[in-house]
Amino acid sequence: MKAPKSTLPPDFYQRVFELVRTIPRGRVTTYGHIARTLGLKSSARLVGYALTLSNQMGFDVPAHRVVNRQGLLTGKMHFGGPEVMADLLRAEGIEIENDQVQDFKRLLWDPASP
DNA sequence: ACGTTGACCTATA
DNA sequence: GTATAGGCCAACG
Repeated sequence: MKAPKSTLPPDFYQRVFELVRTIPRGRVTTYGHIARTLGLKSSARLVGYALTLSNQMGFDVPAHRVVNRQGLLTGKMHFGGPEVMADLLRAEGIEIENDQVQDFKRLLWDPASP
């Protein structure tokens, strides 16, 4: 059977964009969940890198809805401003305190479990 | 070509 | 519950 376990699919970036776009407004998810959904159980860093490219390229991807496992806005510095990410999340009704999502576990949204 | 960096995660103590 | 260490893979210098 086929199982050429490619380390990284060529459509990996596009895959991440599509999945992030499915995140509902007012909800957040983590890099690990996205990586697992795409099959990259270990390589959540690649997910972050993909989102970085999306921001640099100006893709319409709500990357501000993606945070790390702790619910911390680790990539706030890549949004062109340290307060941009927090402001975007606040605009969606999410409370941010010290670059950290409040009620993170409650707002957490699983891409494979809507 | 080699070494380092990076929007991370899981496991162990 | 927190703290530390290791792994993971791709892109950049």
